Amino acid sequence: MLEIAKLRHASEDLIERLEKRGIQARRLVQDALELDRQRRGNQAELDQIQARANAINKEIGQLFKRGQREAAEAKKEESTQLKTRSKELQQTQDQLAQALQNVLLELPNAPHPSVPAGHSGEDNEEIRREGSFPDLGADARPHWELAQEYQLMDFDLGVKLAGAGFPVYTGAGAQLQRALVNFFLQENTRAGYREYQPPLLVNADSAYGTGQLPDKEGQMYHVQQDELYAIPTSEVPLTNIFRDQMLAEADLPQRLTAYTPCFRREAGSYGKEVRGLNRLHQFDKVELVQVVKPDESYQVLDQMVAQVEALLQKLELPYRILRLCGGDLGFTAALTYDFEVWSAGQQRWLEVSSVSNFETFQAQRMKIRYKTADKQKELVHTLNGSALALPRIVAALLENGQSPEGIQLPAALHPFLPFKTITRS
RNA sequence: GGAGAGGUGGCAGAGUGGUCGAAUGCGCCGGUCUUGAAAACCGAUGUACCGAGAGGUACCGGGGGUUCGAAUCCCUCCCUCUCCGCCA
Repeated sequence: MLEIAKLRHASEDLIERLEKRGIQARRLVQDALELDRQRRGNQAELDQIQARANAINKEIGQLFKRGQREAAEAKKEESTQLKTRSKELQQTQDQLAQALQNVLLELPNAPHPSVPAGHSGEDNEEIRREGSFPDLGADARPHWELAQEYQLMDFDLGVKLAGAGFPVYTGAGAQLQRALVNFFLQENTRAGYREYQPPLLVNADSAYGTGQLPDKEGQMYHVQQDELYAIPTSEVPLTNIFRDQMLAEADLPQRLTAYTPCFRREAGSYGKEVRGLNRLHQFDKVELVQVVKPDESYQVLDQMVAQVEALLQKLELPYRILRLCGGDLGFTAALTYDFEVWSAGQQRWLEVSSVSNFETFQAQRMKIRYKTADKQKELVHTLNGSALALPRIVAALLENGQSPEGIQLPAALHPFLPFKTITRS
């Protein structure tokens, strides 16, 4: 959520940045400013009425104390009238505040100046591309065929137990998953991130805090009986750890990493795009979250990009980094880099990580602030990124590593596995 | 799931319906003293909004009610703790 105080001052600049998303930013911002103006006017009137009422009530109290009953009774009339008026004003105030809140909730984060304008993935800017495509010839196979041949996962069994999108990993497939989780966590903790194991179900406040609610309600599994939501990413519990907190400057930066399963309903998805591991209802992910001082956040974003990049290099996967255009940028992000790996069996790029700076957008919703050296209270900046999401990494490892002798795994994973190559048992 | 207790400022903990935004202690901040520190003493110290400022308003878990007036009385919801039951 953007701050109304910032809208008042820097509205032209903000409107320009917001328009990169292709939305009617000018109208929304003007609506917000108009509602804010009304709200403040109404508040001033309400405050005056209440000040008057408070004074009268105090007088009545004094009069009763001195035993001047009639004089006190006489004052009650005006107090009652003031109360009626203040109730009306209060109602108006609530309506105005709610209306303003609704407009503010509709406003996405203002894109960073470097974000290219654009409507779709076509307009994303490729920052760089590293690694070489494996030359597997025409008979390279997709991971779902390899998974079956090597008995690494069972999609039909998942359907039996839960439904489509809930694969069962078996044997070397399960071991590979566990190895990847350990590898990622080891790399991340070595880089200075503290490991967490957060709840996998969160309350509505947490879902609002990171922006899953109210607009993306349908994306989450909702346990209605207990009013809890299954996390779509550990970003939700990890960032909400700091909700309603006043941090000391010395507490920053906060660097967290966590492995969790992630749950997404993905309603309406179907077809080749979701074949195999490409899109699941439940998947594993290791996440990075940072809470930092505002003037450091873009430097930190670069560090996080470098961290994710290092993981992909150690896994020896060809990848590219994209800067998302305004149209592709998530609602809450100011700048996002997507990482995609080349999957040789499917001959396509697969998104495996998304690293974003949210600036104060989440902090404003969650009231995460810190005290500066000169004792000012400032909103922090929050960032997060996947490091990494497992399924598509597994897909790429299987497809790119396939050979007549089995599936060759990168050296970085060898310490975490009892084998270096996946073979037909 | 059953029974009970409780939610007040950074923490602990008072609070008779009016002078309570709230005692007291601790902590934090500033100062005196000291070579330095501790101790002691003095002073300041909640949050948000409006206002150029003086100042004003709201907030004692959330919501509603009674009253001229509610931290205090009533209703309701939420949460935490203790005991019992069940259980990895």
